[in-house]
Amino acid sequence: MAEDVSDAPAGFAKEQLKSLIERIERLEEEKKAIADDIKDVFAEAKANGFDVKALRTILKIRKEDADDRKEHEAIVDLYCQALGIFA
Amino acid sequence: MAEDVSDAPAGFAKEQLKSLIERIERLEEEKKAIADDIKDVFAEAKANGFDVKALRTILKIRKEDADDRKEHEAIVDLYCQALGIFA
Amino acid sequence: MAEDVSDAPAGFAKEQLKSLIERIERLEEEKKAIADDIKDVFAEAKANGFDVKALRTILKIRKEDADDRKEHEAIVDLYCQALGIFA
Amino acid sequence: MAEDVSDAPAGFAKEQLKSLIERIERLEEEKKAIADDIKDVFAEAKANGFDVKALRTILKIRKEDADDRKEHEAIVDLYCQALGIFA
DNA sequence: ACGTTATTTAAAAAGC
DNA sequence: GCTTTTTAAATAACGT
Repeated sequence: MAEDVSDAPAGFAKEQLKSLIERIERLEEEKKAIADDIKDVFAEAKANGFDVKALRTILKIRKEDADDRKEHEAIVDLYCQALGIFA
Repeated sequence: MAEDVSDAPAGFAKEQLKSLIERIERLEEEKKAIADDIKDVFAEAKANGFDVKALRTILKIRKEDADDRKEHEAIVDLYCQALGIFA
Repeated sequence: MAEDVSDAPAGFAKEQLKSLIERIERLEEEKKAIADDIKDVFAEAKANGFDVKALRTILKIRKEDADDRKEHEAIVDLYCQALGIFA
Repeated sequence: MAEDVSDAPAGFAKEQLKSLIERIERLEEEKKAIADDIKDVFAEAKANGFDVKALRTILKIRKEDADDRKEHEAIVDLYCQALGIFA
């Protein structure tokens, strides 16, 4: 669609492009603001004597645990498939 | 503070840790949601025939321009401060 | 060193550059050859009726388990640090 | 084959699975070792004053040239085949 | 401030 | 072909 402007109102694709770019830029600003908030929380934690590296590790582990839970549910099934066993 | 639990109510640091972890996890969820939104916009752009790689290039150029503008403004401010001029 | 050729035999840096490039290209060829071997094994597995996706999952889990083992050894310590407890 | 264990010695598919997994894990170790070697060469280049990013650009260009060459040769071969010419 | 390491993002590749 | 995964590159954080 975007490359075929011959049968479109003049500037249509251009407007659409502008809109897409601005939406993405807006979202990226929001994302950056949240990233900054996260940094602030880490800074606060550090100011209160917490070991930031340890906090990061805890967060990482909790994330992995959450991610793995779904995955591990599928493993037994997959092993069975892999072995040609009908569980 | 966190390492000195001797004069704090039992579990104080623990509660604070819990709070920090949860705040960060919440913010990271929000960040991820926005990242997903951005992906959606790129997908929409692609579906409308736009070249995603070209879009990224445009965004990058605009970002650099914006960064340059901020840098320029920062330098001007600095000079104004140095000169005692209130711009 | 590379940018200062004034006190070096003519073409020294050039030779060194050539050597570096060729070493990397050689290694990348070897890497590609091994990647191809891996693909062959998957193809063989598939030909023998194994579910390739399941195999990949098993490999992934085994890798994660191996990686996590060291990490999990450090977690208790880190939790303790994060909580200001001396384990 | 793997899914039909009815006429195979017990544990046959399992042994085959084990073998496949181990072969792949071995190959992936080798691949990783080579990737590490490549990193070492880049580190050495950097230590000798070379611009790593520029090196990567050179490698990319040479790779594209090589790919183009192969593609060209493939087309020539194809034409030769089509024309019954033995090149 | 530097250099190293970790994270995040973009490009490339592989499979369906 | 297109979509998901893998790999590479850029960026950013952290300690020194």
